[in-house]
Amino acid sequence: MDFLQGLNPQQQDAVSHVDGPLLILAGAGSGKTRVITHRIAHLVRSHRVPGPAVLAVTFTNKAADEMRERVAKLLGDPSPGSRPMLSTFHSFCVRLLRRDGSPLASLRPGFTPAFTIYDEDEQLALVKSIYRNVGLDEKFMQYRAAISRISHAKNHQQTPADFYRQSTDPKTSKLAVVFEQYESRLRQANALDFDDLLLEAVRLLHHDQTTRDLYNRRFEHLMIDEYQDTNRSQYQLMQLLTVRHQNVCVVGDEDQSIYGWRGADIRNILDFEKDYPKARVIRLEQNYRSTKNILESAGAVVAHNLERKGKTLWTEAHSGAKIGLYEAPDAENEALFIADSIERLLAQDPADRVAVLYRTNFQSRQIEEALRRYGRKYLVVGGFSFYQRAEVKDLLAYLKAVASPQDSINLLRIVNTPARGIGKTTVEAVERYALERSLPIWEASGQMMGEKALGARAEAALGAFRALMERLRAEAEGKSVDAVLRAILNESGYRRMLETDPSPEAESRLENINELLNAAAEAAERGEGITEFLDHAALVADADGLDEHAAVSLLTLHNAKGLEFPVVFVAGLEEGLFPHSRSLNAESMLEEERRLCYVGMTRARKRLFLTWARARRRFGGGDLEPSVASRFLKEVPARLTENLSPESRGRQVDLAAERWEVREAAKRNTFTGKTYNSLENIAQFFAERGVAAPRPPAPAPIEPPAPAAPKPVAAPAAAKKTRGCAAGAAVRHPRYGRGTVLRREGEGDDLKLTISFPGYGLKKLIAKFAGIQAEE
DNA sequence: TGATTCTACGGTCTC
DNA sequence: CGTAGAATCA
Repeated sequence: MDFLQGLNPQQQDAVSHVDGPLLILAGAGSGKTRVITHRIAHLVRSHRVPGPAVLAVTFTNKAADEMRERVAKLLGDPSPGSRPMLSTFHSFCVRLLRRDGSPLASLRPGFTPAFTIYDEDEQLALVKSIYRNVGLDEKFMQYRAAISRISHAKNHQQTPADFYRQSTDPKTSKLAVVFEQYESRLRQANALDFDDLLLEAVRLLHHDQTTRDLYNRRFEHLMIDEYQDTNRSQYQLMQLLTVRHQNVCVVGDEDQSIYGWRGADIRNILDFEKDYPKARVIRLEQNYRSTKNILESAGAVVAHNLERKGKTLWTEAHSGAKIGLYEAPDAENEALFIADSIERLLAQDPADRVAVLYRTNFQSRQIEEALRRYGRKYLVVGGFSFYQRAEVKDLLAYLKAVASPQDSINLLRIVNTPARGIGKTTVEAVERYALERSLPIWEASGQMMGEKALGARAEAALGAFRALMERLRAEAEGKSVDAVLRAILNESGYRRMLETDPSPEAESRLENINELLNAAAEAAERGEGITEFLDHAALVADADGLDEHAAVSLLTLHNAKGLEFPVVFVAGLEEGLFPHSRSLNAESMLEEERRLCYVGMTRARKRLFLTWARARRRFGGGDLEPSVASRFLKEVPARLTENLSPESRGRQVDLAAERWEVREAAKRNTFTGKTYNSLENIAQFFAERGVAAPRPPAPAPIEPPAPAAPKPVAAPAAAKKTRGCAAGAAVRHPRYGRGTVLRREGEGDDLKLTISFPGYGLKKLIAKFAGIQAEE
C-alpha cells in the first residue's frame, strides 16, 4: 500500500520525511491525525522500522486510541508484538517507572515501582492534613491555590529549599514549609502526583545512563502530537528520548496552545527550530474541515494575537452559511435559544452532531435544563466523572490501602468509613503520634496499640480495623481485582452500610459500586492486576468519555480540542466569562483565551453560532448581573455574520420553549440529575431499562407560530392511580409493603413520593414506576 | 462517638 | 445553589 496516496504535497512531504527532527505546523482541520498515522505506517512498511521502535505520544487516551486504531487499519492489523507504541505522556511515564523505575530509588528515597498515584482529591486531603499539622487554615491560602503553586514550583525544578530561599514574603516562606511537608509525605507514602509522573521519569532518564540508553535503543522514532501544549518536563522527556538519533517529529499549532496555566510552554513550539537547527519545517495550511466563512472568522479572531508564527489557512470549501450571532436578554434565554435552534437544525438534518461549548463547567447547568425542556438527549463531557464519585473513591482508597500499607492518606479516608467507632479524637491522636515520629499512620497505630496509648474503647475499635486490613491484605494475595474488591465490600461493612441506608441515593451508590465491580472483572479478564486497574482509574480523562454518536454534546472549550462537529455553539461570549476575568490583566493570558476561542470556532464544519447574554446570575439565588459582549465577538468580521437576536429581526423571539404547554411539561420534567450519563438522571436510568421517558410535546414547526392558547394538560394515567397519595396516606409497595407517605413532589408522570416503610426506612420513589397502591 | 442541623462562603480550564 | 466545616444533640 502506498501511504502517500490521497495526500496533498505538504502532507506527503511530512509523511516521507524519515531521519532527523521535523516540525509540522498543522493548522486546525489540516489533516494532522492523517499525517501522523500515515507517517507511522510509512516508517514501518516502507522503511522497515520495527513497529515497537516507533513511539507516538498524545495528550488524551482518546486521541491515542483513535490513532492506534487507524494505524492498525493501515498496517493490516499487526500482531501485538509488532505494533507501534501509542500512548499518552502520563501513561508512558507510568509504564516506564513501573517497568524500569527501580534505579530511581537512589534518587528518591523510598521509591519502589509499586508506587501509588495521587490524584487531585488525594493531593487535597494531603494538603489539608499538612495545614492541620502546621497550624494553618484556609484563610492563609486556599488549598487549591497552594497545590497549584506547589505544582508550578515543581514543574520549574524548584525544591522546597529553593522555593524558601527565593521567597520574598512571609506567606511564601510558610508555603515553602507546606511544600516541604508535601514532598516528604509523598515520599513516605511512596506516592507520586501527576507532576511527579513526568518529573521522575525525566529525572530517571537524566541521571541513569543505562535506562536512558535502553530507551534510546528501544525507540528509533518519536512523534509528539499537540506539541504546542507540552510543558517543560515533556520537552525534556523528548530530548532525553532522542539523544542518540534526534528522530523526533512534533506536530502542533501555536494558535491552539491553550494549556499555559497548566505549565504548557508555548516557547517549546516557537523555538523548536532553535533547539534543533537542522529541523525541517513543514506547514499544513489547507483546511479540510470547515466552510470558508467559519475559517475566515476564526482566522480573523486569532489574527489579533501577536505571539504567533502566523499562517493563513485556506480551503476549497464553499462559503457556507453565515456565522449566527445571538444576543440574549439573560442566560436562561440564551440556553433556550440554543436548545430551540438545535431542534430546528436536527429536524432538518437528523444525522448531524451538535456541540455546545462553554468556558466554565457551571454554564452547562442552564443549557442542560433547556435541553431537558425539549426532551432532547444530551451528553455532558466532564463534570463529575464516575471515578470521582465518593463511593467509587472510597473503594479505590481501600484497594490502595490494601495494596500499599504506607499510604496514609487513603488509610485515613477509610479508617472510619463505614463508621466503626474510630472518631475524630482517636484519629487526631494517631496523626500526632505519626507526625512526631515521622511514621506512616499504619506503623503509628500499630505502635500505639502496643504501648496502650489509647483508651480501651478506641483501642478495641482501632484493633478491629487493623485486623480487618491485615485480613484483607492476606486475602488479596494472588486474587483478581474484582475478588479483592468484593472482599473489601463485604468484610469492611461498606456494602451493609449502603444497604441499610434509607436515603434514596444509597441505591444509586450501590449501582455505581456494581459498575465498578464490573469494570474490575473486565480488567481482570484482560489480565490486569490491582496496580494496573488503579493506574487506569487515575489516568482516564474526562474527554475520554466522549461518545462520538451522541447527537448533542456539552463540553468545555478545553475538552473540545482535537474534535470536530457539523454544528457548534459557543456560548457565554461575555467579558469576564470568556475571556475569563482572571485573564484580563495580562496580555499573554488574554491571547490564550483568544486561542481558546479560535479552537472552539474551528471545531465547526458547517454551522457556527456565537451567543451571549446581557445578564447572568453568578450564584443560584443571586442577582442578575449585567454583562458586556466579549471582545472576541467584535473581532469577527461583520460581513460574515448574521444577527439572530430578536431585536434585529423586528419581532419577538419565538422560542417553542417559552410557550405555555412546553413550560408546563418542563415543570413536570425537572430531573435532579446532573449529567445524562449519570445514574442520577432518572430519565436515562429508566430508558436503559426500556421504559420511555416522559416527553414534553415536540416543538411545533417554526412558521406559523403555534397558538399559545393555554389549555389544560390531561391528567396522565399514572396520576389517577396515585391520586390518593397525599401526605399522611397509607400506601402499599410490592417490595416494601405498607408505608406512610411523608412528602409529595412533582405531579403527573413525575410524581415523586417520599414514603416511610417500617423496616426499610425512608424511600423516595417515582409513583409512575414504583407500582404504589393506595391502601384502604 | 456519630448523626443531624446550621451557617458561611464561594466558583477557569485538566493530565 | 451546593458544599464543607462547625455546632449541636442523642
